[in-house]
Amino acid sequence: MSINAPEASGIEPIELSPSLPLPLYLQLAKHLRNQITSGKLAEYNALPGERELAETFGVSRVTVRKALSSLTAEGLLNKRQGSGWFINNSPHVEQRLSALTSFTEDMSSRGLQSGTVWLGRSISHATPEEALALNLRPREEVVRLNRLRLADTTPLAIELSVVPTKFLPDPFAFDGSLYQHLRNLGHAPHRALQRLSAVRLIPDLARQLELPEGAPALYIERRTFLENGTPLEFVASHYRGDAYDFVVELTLT
Amino acid sequence: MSINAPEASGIEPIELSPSLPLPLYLQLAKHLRNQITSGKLAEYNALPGERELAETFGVSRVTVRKALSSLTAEGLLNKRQGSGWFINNSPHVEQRLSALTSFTEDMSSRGLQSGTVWLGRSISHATPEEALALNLRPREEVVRLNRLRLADTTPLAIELSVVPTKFLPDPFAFDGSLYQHLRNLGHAPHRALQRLSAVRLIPDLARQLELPEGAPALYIERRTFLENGTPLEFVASHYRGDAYDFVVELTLT
DNA sequence: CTCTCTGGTATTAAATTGGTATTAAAAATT
DNA sequence: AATTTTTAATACCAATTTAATACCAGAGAG
Repeated sequence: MSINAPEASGIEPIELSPSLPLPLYLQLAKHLRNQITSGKLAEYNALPGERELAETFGVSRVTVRKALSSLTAEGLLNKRQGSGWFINNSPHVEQRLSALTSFTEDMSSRGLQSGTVWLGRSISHATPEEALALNLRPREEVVRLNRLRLADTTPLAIELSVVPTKFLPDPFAFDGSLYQHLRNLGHAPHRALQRLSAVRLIPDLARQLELPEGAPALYIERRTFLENGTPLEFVASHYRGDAYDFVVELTLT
Repeated sequence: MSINAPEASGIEPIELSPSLPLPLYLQLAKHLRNQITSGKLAEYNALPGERELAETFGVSRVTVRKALSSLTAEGLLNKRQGSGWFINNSPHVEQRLSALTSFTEDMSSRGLQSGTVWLGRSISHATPEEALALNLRPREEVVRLNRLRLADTTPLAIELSVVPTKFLPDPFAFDGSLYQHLRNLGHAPHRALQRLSAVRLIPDLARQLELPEGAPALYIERRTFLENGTPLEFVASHYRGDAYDFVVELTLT
């Protein structure tokens, strides 16, 4: 099931004149080339149908096809029978979001030695909150992974990952990167929504992070999804306040 | 209350027209996308069943499924057989990520009244730190804008923006959105790099935010750039930790 | 277990898409 | 002037998309 968009034209009509020295199909090709390369049609990357184009420009379908064919030869367009004409080289700026990386991958990219101390790994039933976040049936089984994260030797974060057992059957079956392990099992993380806020550390966590009670911390909740949109992992992390996170934002052009 | 109980619809019905150039399932997808991203259908909630949706919009179930499938591909929804369709995204995801928005624009898109209390606007020489962040010559002139940000009537953040006078000659020449004003002057912000961390509020800021001393806050440093990469603005903000969630979307490349 | 919710899928018909053959008028070539 | 090529129209063919109906399968309540 493909999604193409026979969107409401968006093509600017002009008057083509048969009396000009330039043949109609070339006049039309020129006009369409302008519209395409100027990016006015970039929104919908599909063109209106040949019949509709013929109508709006007051020429026959063959003329339209000839114009479109010459643009195809230039590499601007491609077509599919039964489907339509599509713009090839949309100068469409790819919207780059932050990359989804695991802690392990993240630290090594910053040249830090990542250390992990296991605080617990177990299988149990999902709490109502987890079931909601992971879209599970009530009391469905999940793996809980509780880890203390180190940068070199400094405690950096406490992380509690929750993954349904249907994606991660055995919490002891891996030792390094959770994401790498999930990828190996055919459940590659594809996208995540992350929510950050600032909190005061409760005594228990403060002790584990070797910080004074009530110290500020970055609280990060993350839901990770498979490519088909199914929730794969729910993570709640407390980072020490002087750790930081980068975010890039871009405007659309 | 069962987690899977479909919420009392809450879907606003519209009339879908087969005569429009856009196929029915895309018309429906568009409408549902609006409802979700505008926050009228909140994160974690279930959608009405496919049959019910088909009924309310007067189309077949297959059409509904096609619309829902395309939204799933966008990452907005996920489903579970025998259970239903669930909403992944929180409403402001779209705002925060795909667009570089100012506080003013951000708040109004969420239906909140954004208030601003001016704490100071002045022209002075850049500090060494600012000169570094903005890539200025030492002692080049900058505008300093210090604002208290309100959501409705609650203090939400303290913001200190620094902009070189070559981009913003007069700190008093605008009153609403700084970004809108800069765009009008031909200096459209195009990209931003943010750094977030958690801090304890110093007494001065705590008082202004009407919070107890030492309360946790999100400290956000932002550098905004023009399209050609020139630094345009440096902002240091303190958001109250209990009132503001930052949402970030991450994807694999 | 059964009954009734939920989503999943196969089959079908109609509409829409591009593809092609035929034809004729106009323009360029000989 | 005769011939060929280019241009442009009409009519019909084939692939695809759209959207409906009918039936299958998992989940949950009793």
